[in-house]
Amino acid sequence: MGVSKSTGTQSGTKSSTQGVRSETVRRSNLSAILGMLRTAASVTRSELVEATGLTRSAVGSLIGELVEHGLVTEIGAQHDGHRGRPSAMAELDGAGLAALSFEIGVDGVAAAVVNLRGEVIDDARASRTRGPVPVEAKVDDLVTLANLLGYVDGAVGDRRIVGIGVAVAGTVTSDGQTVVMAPNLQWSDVQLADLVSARFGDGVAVTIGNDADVGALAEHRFGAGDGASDMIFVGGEIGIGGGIIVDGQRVHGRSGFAGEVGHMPVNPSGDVCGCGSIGCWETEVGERALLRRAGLDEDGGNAAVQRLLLAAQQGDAMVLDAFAEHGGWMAIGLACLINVFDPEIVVMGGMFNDVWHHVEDVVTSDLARTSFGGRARPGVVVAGRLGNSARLIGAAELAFQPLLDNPVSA
Amino acid sequence: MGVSKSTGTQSGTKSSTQGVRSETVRRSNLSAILGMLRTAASVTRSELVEATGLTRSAVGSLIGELVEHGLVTEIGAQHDGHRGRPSAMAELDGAGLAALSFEIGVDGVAAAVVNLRGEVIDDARASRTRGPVPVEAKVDDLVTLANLLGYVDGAVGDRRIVGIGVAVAGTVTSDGQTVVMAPNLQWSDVQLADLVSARFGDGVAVTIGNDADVGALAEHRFGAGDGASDMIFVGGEIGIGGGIIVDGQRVHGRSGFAGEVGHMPVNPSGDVCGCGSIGCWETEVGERALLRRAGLDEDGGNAAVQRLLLAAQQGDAMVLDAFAEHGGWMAIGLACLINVFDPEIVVMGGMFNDVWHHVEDVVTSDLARTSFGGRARPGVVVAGRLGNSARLIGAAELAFQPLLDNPVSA
DNA sequence: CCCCATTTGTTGTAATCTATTACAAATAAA
DNA sequence: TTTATTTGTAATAGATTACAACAAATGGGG
Repeated sequence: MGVSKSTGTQSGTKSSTQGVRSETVRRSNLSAILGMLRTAASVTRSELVEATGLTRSAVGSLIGELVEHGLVTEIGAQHDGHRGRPSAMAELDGAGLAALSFEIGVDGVAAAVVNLRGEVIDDARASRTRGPVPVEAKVDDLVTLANLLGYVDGAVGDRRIVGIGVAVAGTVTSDGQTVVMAPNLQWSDVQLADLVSARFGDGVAVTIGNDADVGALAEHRFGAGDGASDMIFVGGEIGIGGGIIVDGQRVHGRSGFAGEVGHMPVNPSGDVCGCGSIGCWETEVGERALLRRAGLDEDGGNAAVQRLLLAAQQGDAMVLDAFAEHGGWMAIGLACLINVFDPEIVVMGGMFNDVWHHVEDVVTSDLARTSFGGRARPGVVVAGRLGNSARLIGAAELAFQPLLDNPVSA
Repeated sequence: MGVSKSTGTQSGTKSSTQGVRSETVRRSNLSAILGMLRTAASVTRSELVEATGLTRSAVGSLIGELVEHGLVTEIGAQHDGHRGRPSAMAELDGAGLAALSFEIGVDGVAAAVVNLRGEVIDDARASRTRGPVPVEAKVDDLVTLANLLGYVDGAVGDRRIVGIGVAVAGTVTSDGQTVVMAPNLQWSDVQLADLVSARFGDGVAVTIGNDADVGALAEHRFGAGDGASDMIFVGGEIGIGGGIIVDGQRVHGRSGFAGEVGHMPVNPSGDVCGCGSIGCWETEVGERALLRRAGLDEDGGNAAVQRLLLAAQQGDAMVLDAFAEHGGWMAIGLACLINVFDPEIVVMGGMFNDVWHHVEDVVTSDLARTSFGGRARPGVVVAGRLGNSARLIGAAELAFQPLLDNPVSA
């Protein structure tokens, strides 16, 4: 084949002023292979050779190193009827590893043990009456849940916990250490990573993420977003948040605050929003707006929304009307996002995950009219596949990230 | 120092399934050094060593190769009073190179010869009465302008033309070959790259870009966006377009259509837009809206806008009122973009470049109220620095891109 | 004016990583 | 059973950067 083959395509390296060395090459290739093994159930070596553009020997060496570190196992080849020696299958191992993930919301907290495949091995939830809760109390709750899940000394059962990820309904600095503002919890400038770290020991790294951002991460890697390179996730309950994936990477913004889609101004003659602006999308498509449209108490919370969903399923005309109006406003914000990003897919999570079924028709037909050049063909906006677990799975991904970037660090 | 130093920071390589080889390493490092030399006037070798994290010997070898290919010259060291042997200065050469760039707008066409530093060496413009023009006529205009600039057989004077870039007021596929839709020119699905290529010979690659996208590129690399990693450029005249830079890279979207900020819905009770939707930002902040607010003919074109600017400078109260109202609507769309992206900087180009002076106060004070958490502190939104040349410079960057990614390809 | 510490460029060698080549192993087809 | 094909492995080669030693250039101190 010779050099003329040269793997074509883009360089695979990002333009930057940082130099690259041979260690970087190894790390990058290990990471690429591990990444492929994570999404597919099992991959043959020859598939890896083709996908990476590397040679058989290089792939062999890389897999050997991953096996050595207990991240990958090789299983017998499958004779698939093709000619020639069958290729050995490589599979993600990671049976001895897991991430511990937490979710801090206004209604309570949740915790899960998640494996490298993004599967929830065990989880636990604790509800509290909605409202602001001091940080210390929330962290106490986390510790309680972790104990419930059997977390002892950096491990759960025979799985070593490689890191702790926390999803919070608030803005988080891009270093994943500090909660800058969580309006519904009434937190501001909380060094959450340090507080959690203090309770779980120094051996385990703690990373925080905005709940919509981590939801996006989860749906992108294991859910409805699958292998899309450009994706938008819209989630939330009272407050509406968004997670944006461009070219396979989360968009952070200047300081980690990107994705505040709930505060896109969509209605100049709308209500005053908690943020001080007027007619934010959140005031039109948030939980309170939905309840108001259905003639219920705005503060009814998730329980009221569930009753509404039941009524809709039973064909209650007034409730269906409320959903239709709600869908109209949802479409307006979605048109904005779609026209600006031209995403491959928009995933509706959080409250919208439940509601989607009842608004899909309205939203889709509105978007056909309002998206530029009709780019929002049906199927661009979909409901999330991970439902309530999305945030926990995404938070676990935060914890796994260092391992994924540098699989054989130690 | 030993390995413990290990350059820290991010890997510099993007997560991808593509493998990396030693050629890739060399290319990436050459590209990094060339990139640094492009922005700074001149850089010492020791500065390059520090910035790249590479060793002196590696940097020496890389610069040597760039010098060999005529892209870089080394000039004598500057004794800056520091102790030790003064470091040699490296400077971008590229005296023998240039890009030929074109801009196709509704009002006419423009052409320029641009060097590797993003400096316009020579340019020419041709106006036509506003309106749709067949592609062939526009391409004829381009050839005329190129001749005027002295383009002969892949060169202008003693500069070899490494590529041709074209900015068009329309959506362009992400491969930079086809204009999908240009409403104001009434083009759709035009294989513009091929048409231009046919007139300029096969030796020179032709790349097309959306005018706002290339404007963003130019302001990001050589203008107001400088070294910002997250930037938004808003430009346009009749139609409003946007170019989005995230993490130093243009956001393309699924098929290259991202950045249609002119069609963000901002006013549910607004006018019907040409795109079929209602209350698009464009209907509130486009040229026609401005003229309407000032009580002029909506179709007055750029000439009318210039008269308006003059009247505003002379303190015409009615015109100033019109600008204030216009600024209010500008702020609404900007708040949307800022809340969603949290950019370091927003650059106002095209028509807004001229108008900015008269709306800045209104926009800034509105944004302080409507941007989430007051993140739009003064100075986030600025006027472009490259003015009318931004699109030509950006189009030239499209032409230079292959060279920048792979400096010593041949 | 000379010597020394400091910084930088250069050169030769070592280390790291992937490509190449040759060969063995495993399978289907003839 | 033989042959063609595909895959895995091991040894060697090639490319690139790191490392170490030394030379060159400069300022500071005596």
